[in-house]
Amino acid sequence: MKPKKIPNISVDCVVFGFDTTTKSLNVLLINRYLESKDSNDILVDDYVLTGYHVYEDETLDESASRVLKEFTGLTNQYKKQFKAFGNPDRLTNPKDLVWIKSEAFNSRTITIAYYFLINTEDIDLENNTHYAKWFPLKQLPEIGFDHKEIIKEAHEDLKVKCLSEPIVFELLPDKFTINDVQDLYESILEIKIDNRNFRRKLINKKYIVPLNEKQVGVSKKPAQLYMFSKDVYEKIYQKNYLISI
Amino acid sequence: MKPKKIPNISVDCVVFGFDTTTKSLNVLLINRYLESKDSNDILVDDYVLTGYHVYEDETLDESASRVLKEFTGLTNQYKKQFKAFGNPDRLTNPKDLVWIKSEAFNSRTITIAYYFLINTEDIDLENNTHYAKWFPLKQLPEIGFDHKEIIKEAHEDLKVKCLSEPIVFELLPDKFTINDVQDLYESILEIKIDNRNFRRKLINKKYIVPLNEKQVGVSKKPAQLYMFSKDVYEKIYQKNYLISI
DNA sequence: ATAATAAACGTAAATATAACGTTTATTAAT
DNA sequence: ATTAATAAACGTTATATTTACGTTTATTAT
Repeated sequence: MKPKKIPNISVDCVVFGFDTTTKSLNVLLINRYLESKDSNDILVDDYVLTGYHVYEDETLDESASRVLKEFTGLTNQYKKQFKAFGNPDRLTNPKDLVWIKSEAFNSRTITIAYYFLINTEDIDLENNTHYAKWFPLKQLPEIGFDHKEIIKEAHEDLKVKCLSEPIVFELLPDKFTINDVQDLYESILEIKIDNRNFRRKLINKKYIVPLNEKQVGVSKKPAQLYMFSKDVYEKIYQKNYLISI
Repeated sequence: MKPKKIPNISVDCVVFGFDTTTKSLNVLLINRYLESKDSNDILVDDYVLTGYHVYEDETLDESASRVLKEFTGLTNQYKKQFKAFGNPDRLTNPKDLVWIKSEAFNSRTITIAYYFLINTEDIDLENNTHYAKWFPLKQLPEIGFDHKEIIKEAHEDLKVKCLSEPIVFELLPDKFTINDVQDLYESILEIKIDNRNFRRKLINKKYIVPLNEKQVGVSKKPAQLYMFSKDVYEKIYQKNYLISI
């Protein structure tokens, strides 16, 4: 038996990924496409976040995880519920109304927005039935609903959050270079960081563990590879507030 | 005409106040009381957050502000939407079911939780029709629904937020002493702070403005009064991230 | 006057940050 | 083989911030 949807409550997922080659912070979006019945008109052709209705018998967190799994196949990824969006006018522009009519859902929908941090290497978008694609946060396509606003607020929350917890490593492969981490911080925070100071600061963290391995196949001096130790981090930071009033 | 409720969506407000005399961080709660029809049994007698259904034609923010006004008379207070709560089992304990039946609302309700920071002196609970009362966060009474969890998460969010923005002044009178601010930080963060270091740090902030006034009616050396200048703060901190990766 | 008390001021070491310069290991071109 | 180019990695110093304390001052109650 199919689970029953709550008609006016959904979750939307801002799935962040990082491309270490292009140094680009990306968002996973799906194509929203609708033709008129006679196929002469494209009524809607834009991109939206992954999302779906919440089912009667699942928690909001479960709902978000279900959506992520449906669109990427991934489970147990870092997720954060960051805001609920539910203004009366959030789905009332003409394209959205056409779409809503085609999908038969209530126009006053509250959506609980989550963001996920995933390692881009973990997913394969080639065999993807949802036309999901990565887009650089800096060059988004035309976005439907109020999802541009949702992406923006997810980004703002991530900016703050990544300064107080080492969550950036969720966006990197298991083995990474110091410069990968710097590139990632620069992409998220939209700032330039001094490489020499950043490097020293990061290497001094107990939870940044050097491996007996260097980059291979690069055409310059190969960089040292490191891993993030969640174990060490959690041992150090049990209930340790870092206060700077 | 009465506005129409969305049946399964509500807002709940964690209203924080600070008592400078007892140095206690307080939460505003209302009594939930229900007798059996023959009045021989008290079915429910506990405390819950201020909250209500969201109306069809208002934003979530407006809904929260409306609830605050209804219960306290206050408008334009600092508010933050911090989390949505909507587990399927959140309103399924016996007392909650009795209450829900009496109020005829859906048991699978999603609530968008806000917290408000208010200056306790601004409200008068004597002429209050809702039996609203202040309770120290450290000595809460029996709490209904899942509101204990909501209060706990509001407090956690406040702990983090008050370290990055000068929101504590929303909880204080316009004129306050340095020690008031310290007491407040200590209450929120549940830590002890060195008075000499705290004092110097705070006084050095440009937005902490000394007044030509001292405490009156105290039985010790009267303390210097200060005010918080939002103007000065905003001029200094336009888009200035304080980065500490 | 004096004791008691909270407010207010002071100092010095340790740590962290910011702003730079220099050396090293590698590949690609000569 | 030598050399140029390049990114990785290491180093130095001045300044600012944090931490951990000790001391003085203004007031009220006795």
